[in-house]
Amino acid sequence: MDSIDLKILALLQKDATLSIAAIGEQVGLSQTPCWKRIQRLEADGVIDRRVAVLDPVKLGLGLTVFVSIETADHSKDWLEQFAGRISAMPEVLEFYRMAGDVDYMLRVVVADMAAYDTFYKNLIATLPLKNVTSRFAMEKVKSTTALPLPAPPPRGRTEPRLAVVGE
Amino acid sequence: MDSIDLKILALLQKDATLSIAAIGEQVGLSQTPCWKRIQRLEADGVIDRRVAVLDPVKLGLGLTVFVSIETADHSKDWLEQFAGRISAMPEVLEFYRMAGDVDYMLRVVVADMAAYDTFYKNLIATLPLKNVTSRFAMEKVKSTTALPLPAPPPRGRTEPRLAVVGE
DNA sequence: CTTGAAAAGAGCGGCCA
DNA sequence: TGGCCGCTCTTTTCAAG
Repeated sequence: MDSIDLKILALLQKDATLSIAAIGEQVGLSQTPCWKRIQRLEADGVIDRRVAVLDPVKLGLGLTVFVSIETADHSKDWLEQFAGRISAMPEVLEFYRMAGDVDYMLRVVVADMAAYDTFYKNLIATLPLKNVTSRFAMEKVKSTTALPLPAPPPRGRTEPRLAVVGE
Repeated sequence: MDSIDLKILALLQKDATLSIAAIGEQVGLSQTPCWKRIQRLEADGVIDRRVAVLDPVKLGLGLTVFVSIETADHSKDWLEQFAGRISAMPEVLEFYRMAGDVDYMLRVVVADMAAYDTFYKNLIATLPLKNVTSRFAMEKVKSTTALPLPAPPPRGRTEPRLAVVGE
């Protein structure tokens, strides 16, 4: 996992339609080694998958809601039930177990308030919850899938770089 | 935007490496019309882009933080400044203006607590903020980019379907 | 890692129904 | 619209330096 791999990843997480030739050119490699690196990154699971990102508004999914949940029961069984059922809901795009006062945090995408109401009723009917707080997004300012990869050195004297993973 | 388009979108938002032939087969179309539909969906911006989704943990980015912000100043100028500077931070993957008590909500991805501390200091140094609350994720239960598209009718008598966008 | 090249496959476009 | 049939480009693999 050197700086060339990071460059490749930075390119692919912005635009996965780039041809191997185009990527190779930008990272200073010919097709063959560039292709081998990408294969390795996929095999290692660093590249998890390639997806099409759709426009929610154009699909009538204009409402994003952040939901904070406090659970009543904290037994292992209960939590597994909970995790399974919430994960199964397609409106839930992200679902994290949290530290601190909030136990779980969801990011939910639905068409409108009416659809959220349906979702919400479904949510609280699934299992008893101590507290559920919904926060509604008015405007999406930024939304990206691109992770903050260490920037390539700004082309100058080679400075010592931080290790990235387990290199 | 009919149910075939929705099927195509459902497939592509799960796996953008599918060949047109494979997609066509699954939606019951041959390559050409299938390809034309995809072209139209891209031209219309329904398909926004295709990206590689990377594994944050494998890249040493193991900490996700939800940040709630209350702003002090609410003038238009100030908010534009704010939006611009926050958006520019690569650690900020999502950034929404909210309704209610919280003004803004961020989802931030960093390597660890030390990196978050650096980010946080940077955040509060950027502009004066009334209140900033950080909530730390302990476990990622679910994370997807796939939007909840209306499911295709479960193969039976053709029932009346709801309109999706402006069809 | 590079060049070169060839086979397989996918994207793309024309033309017909 | 959708379907058939090519043309072109990319991906993928291989050999040799």
